[in-house]
Amino acid sequence: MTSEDAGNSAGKPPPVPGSMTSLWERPGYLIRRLHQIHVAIFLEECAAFGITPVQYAVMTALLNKPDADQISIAQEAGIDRTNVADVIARLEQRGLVVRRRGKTDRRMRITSLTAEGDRIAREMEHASLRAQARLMAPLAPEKRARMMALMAELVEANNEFSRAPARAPAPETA
Amino acid sequence: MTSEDAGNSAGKPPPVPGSMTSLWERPGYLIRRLHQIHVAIFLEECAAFGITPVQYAVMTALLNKPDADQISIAQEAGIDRTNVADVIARLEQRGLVVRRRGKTDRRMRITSLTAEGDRIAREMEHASLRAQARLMAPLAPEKRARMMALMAELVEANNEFSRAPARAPAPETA
DNA sequence: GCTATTTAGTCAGTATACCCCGTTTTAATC
DNA sequence: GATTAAAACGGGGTATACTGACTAAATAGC
Repeated sequence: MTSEDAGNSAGKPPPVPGSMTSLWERPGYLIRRLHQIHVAIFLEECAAFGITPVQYAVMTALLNKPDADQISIAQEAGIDRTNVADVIARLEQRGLVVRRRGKTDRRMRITSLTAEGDRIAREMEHASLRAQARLMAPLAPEKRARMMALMAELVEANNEFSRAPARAPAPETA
Repeated sequence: MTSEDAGNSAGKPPPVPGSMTSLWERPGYLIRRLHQIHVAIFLEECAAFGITPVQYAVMTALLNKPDADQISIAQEAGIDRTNVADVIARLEQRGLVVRRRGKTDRRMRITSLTAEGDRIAREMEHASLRAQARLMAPLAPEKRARMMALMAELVEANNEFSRAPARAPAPETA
């Protein structure tokens, strides 16, 4: 790194006095990084299946609620409506789900897992749990619990923002 | 929702016994949702500027470290090196940054904010802070602090995963 | 000085994630 | 029953994020 390249350009004032110039003090930055890290770990643990986190979320949603339309899947998995169509199209291309028109409501595209998709969704559970465990491993157990509680609280409170308002986590009876 | 459309398909076994079928118990899911929510809030608060969170991260990095090459920016902002090139190209197209070849190392693309980019980066600080505040508002102050600490700990510990290992948060001397 | 490796950057390709706008179909209203 | 509103979906467009393969320039080893 030479001085000419690293030199300050055109005498601009120094950064910004005492403000939040460090990205590490911004929650949004930390969340973005956590997301990157989680995706990387998940893809590594689930490399054998070639399934992404979002694809897995959709498949899990279909395990819980078979024969769902795309809007229901979007709500169940917390995914944007347009995005879910893309994800399902890719899953369909791989033969993991099938789509058909709703019989009574022909606007709907009813989606269900194929036998292969069902098998893979169930087999992936261990890998998924490993990924989650690796992600949280650096935290001591009670910190892990606090982190989960804080994230859930924040997601629930801000649920209506973002286009994928994921149905509320079921009235605490589960 | 008629019974024929919502019926279980081909007598598959029920969901999965007692396992982690609820997405709300998966850290990865909560992180993904938090990320969606943060982006939505940020874009709303900063709509007047038409700048995305990542673009703002790059501009902030350039405020802190003018005339940086793309790899340095990527590390500073925690962004992938291929992605940073795209982001900078878009910023350049809007006249907010300029790129030139490094004089001593002609592989480098030295980037710096234009006067306009510098102005916008500084003006956006308030909007950025509002976005961060809104995101964390649902949490009581001490919970907010705990959340930040936990996220920072997790990001730092898992830093080497993901392709954007963001330089360590500076040895606590700042 | 010359090869071997490393480094900075690019390009093509894939996958999320979202927007706006239009089409088809259903439901509501008069 | 015809018009209108609403719902489910599709297409086009943009932005992030990453993989893998590649070029070009700089450095290390000999």
